Amino acid sequence: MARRKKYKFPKTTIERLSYYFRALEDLSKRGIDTVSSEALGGKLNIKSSQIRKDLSYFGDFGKRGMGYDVKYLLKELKYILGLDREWSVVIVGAGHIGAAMANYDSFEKRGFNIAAIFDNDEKKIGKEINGTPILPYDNIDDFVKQNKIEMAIIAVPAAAAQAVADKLVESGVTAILNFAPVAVQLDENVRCLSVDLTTKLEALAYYMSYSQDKLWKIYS
Amino acid sequence: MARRKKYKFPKTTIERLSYYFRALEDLSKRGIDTVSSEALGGKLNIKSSQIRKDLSYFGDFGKRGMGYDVKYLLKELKYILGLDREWSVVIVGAGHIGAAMANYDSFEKRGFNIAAIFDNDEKKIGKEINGTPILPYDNIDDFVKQNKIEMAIIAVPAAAAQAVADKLVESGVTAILNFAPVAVQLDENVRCLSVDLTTKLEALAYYMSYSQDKLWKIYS
DNA sequence: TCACCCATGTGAAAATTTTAACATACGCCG
DNA sequence: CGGCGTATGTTAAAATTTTCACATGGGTGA
Repeated sequence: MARRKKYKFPKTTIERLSYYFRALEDLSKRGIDTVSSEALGGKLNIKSSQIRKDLSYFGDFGKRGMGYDVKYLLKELKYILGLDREWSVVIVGAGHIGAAMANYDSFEKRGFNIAAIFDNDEKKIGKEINGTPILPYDNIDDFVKQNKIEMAIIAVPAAAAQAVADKLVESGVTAILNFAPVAVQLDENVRCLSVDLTTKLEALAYYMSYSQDKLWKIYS
Repeated sequence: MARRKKYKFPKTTIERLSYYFRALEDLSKRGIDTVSSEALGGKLNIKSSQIRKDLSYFGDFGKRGMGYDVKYLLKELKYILGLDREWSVVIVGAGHIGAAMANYDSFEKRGFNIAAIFDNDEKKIGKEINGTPILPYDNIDDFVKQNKIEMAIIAVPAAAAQAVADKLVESGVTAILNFAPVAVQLDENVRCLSVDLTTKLEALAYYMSYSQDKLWKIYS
């Protein structure tokens, strides 16, 4: 019953599913068995109708009059999001961001296994971060192939990002999380999402200066 | 002439303005004086019509038949985004992410001044990261008030994030960049953007497992 | 000066996404 | 066992955002 549904839905839904998942984990941890879309929405600042709609794209997971069974919905979301398996990931770039990612424990908890970190700094190669070895950048191709790595995190300077991405894709990686502040051009069967740190701060700067003296606010 | 326009525009426009800004900086650095929406779009994987529309919300910046003057558009975008001034920022949490942010040089380059880092770990207090001192968390209120800090970066565990946010807002901070994997509830005159690291990886996991055996893909 | 080329700015259409509203179904209680 | 309260799943409307198509105007060269 549960699953099987229309398969066209907003891109933003995926992101929200991830939020739901996390909130449900929290509820589960606190021993809460059942939650309504209203309650979940309150926790996440998301309208209850939005939650119901998002879930409805994938199946009927709730019970009318009752709400959603937390554990059951968790299980379903885990499957939907593809978190019911382990993913092998490499990090390219052992700088501050790469190191932070290697130390980010939530990744392991979710099944994202950081297999290795690559860098071309002689001083870093051979060391490890949070138990993960730093290997020479030149070995990346072999390593990715041998270990069937599918996902990669790019944490190198903007100027190097495109070359790194190309190399990764050539080696077989099909999903990339990019921290370099540049738009990487890739084949369309490779998934790439970017985390843009300055952009977010700049958006905040916009919002903060917005209410003050911007002309286009005045002349509508 | 340039500025003064309708003031309602998509939220996503702000983010793109930020991308335009960065791409233009790059062009400028390479000595390119003029760029068309078509060329800029090619660099960023954004449709030219989208770029023209985005810019048109704020003014007429281009010359028909010619394109946009890179330096001029940079200057205008700088103003629009609120980057024509310095912003004082504090970081809360001197863990790996907080440290990475303190070391992220692009912030300074854009006028985001990291004034201090706060933590309650005795072993970290008194040290500094990338020249920025780590101060006791308890001093945060005074510091924010005395230094008229407006922006903050939260890089603490999820469980602590809400309390930290409340304290920051109480002290006078009105914009927050949140790295904690939790939805922070705030007064609506405080701007808060979240950078969600696991969510992005999870979205990738979804896309990767998507093409395989998901039921709702089959039964449309 | 005029004709032609080119790329902007824009108004209208299309596509996407969110919100609202409600009929439907579940469980409980009497 | 039937009525009632409740929260889902869904349909339709509203809102937002993107894309298209083209008239408009600046520059160049003859």
